[in-house]
Amino acid sequence: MLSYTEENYLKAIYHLSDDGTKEVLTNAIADAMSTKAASVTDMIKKLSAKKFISYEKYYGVKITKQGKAEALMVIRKHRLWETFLVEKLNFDWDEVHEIAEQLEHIQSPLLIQKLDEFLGFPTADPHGEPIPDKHGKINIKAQMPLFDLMPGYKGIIIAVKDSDSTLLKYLNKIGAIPGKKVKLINKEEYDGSLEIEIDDQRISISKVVSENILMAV
Amino acid sequence: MLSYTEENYLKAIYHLSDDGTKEVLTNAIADAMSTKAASVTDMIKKLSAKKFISYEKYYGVKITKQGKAEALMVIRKHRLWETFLVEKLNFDWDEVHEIAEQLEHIQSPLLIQKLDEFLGFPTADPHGEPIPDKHGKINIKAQMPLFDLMPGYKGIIIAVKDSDSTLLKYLNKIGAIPGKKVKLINKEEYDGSLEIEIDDQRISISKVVSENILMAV
DNA sequence: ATATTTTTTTAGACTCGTCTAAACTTTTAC
DNA sequence: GTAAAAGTTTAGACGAGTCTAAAAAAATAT
Repeated sequence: MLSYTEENYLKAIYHLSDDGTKEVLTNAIADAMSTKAASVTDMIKKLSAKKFISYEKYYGVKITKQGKAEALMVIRKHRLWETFLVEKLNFDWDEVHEIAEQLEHIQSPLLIQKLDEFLGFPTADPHGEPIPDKHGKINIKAQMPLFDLMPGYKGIIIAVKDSDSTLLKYLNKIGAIPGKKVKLINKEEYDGSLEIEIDDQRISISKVVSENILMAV
Repeated sequence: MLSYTEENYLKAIYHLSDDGTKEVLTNAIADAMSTKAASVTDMIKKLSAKKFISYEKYYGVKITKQGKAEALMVIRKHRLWETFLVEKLNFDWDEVHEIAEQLEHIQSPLLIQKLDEFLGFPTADPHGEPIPDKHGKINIKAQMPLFDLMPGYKGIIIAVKDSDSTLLKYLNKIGAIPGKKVKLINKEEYDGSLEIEIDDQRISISKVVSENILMAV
């Protein structure tokens, strides 16, 4: 049984490690957790003793299979609760994160099973992030053109289809680079152009451009 | 802002004090919280310094207006979540308490407001306990004849209308005494007799008897 | 290739909530 | 009305998670 804090560390390490493939450095964890490196070192020792991560002094940590499974369950709960808040309680997309941060720590496998069922077994949360299934299976590579997103939904840019440098330069100028979050505000019926939000700024892009931006969903 | 533990103490003190009317002794709190008297004394000092209770050494504690308001908010959250679990997630009556004990500590006034709305502003939880409204107003004296309960619902016996000793003797024999929890299993259409559950035993009572048992709802 | 900077770890301390053991106060019994 | 019992508080300690300051290791620069 993990504590609230241990779960948060594990989740942060999972996110920072690209699905557990890369090692994560102490300071990166400290930044993510808004804490100090010394505190991270202490927790690393604890999680390492419990076999949720493997740790070599001065060279960062790697999440174990067991640790990954725990992290994915927390992420599953977080995303199911976010879906509940938006779909059932009519929260706005941007209001749910803090509440889900609390709800994700509720301990009851039956509750999550019933919540999943109540929501109709969703595969993605309102942010477009995939929801791990009950076995911890997650569809990491899911992607779709920005053009196919529904108005009001958000995603993360993971790639650009056409590598024409004029397109890439343009995308760079408007800030539409991989890793960036984009929210689709509106789709213009006439020419298929999109109004999107990046870095809190609203801009308009053409249909052709939006078909070349691949989003994580 | 109260900690998880402080909220639990305050809730226990509220319940033990009969809506804040009586003082509560240290050992009673220790029993309710499954902890030791010494730990209770420590927490009492903390809550007293924060003005949630008033405290005189060796003579127990009394909850203040402020403490009562906090306790009622926790109770409100607990009962709304229990209602959600039973009504929306199809939990059984007896499975929800532990989960609601966790959910009641989620901090977000907006969440509770939206949950209340989603549930249709219920006034009682599935156990029949009244749900305090958003201002902390609670209908403590609400009562109804056992006969008017809905099948599947539970309540606490608070009084008996007719004081005919033969009725009281009968009620005593079957265990239907004030303070006892009763669950209505089924209502017989033909003669209005009820099948009820008391102390895990199912018994049948007549319509006349059930109209004389007043339940807290 | 050594000196400086950056990163990480250790050491010691603090808060929160808990405990045991001992001291103290109140109640009960005779 | 005093002695024993019961209940309560104090004192000191511990584990979890955090911190600051200092030491140690690794990376970087010249």
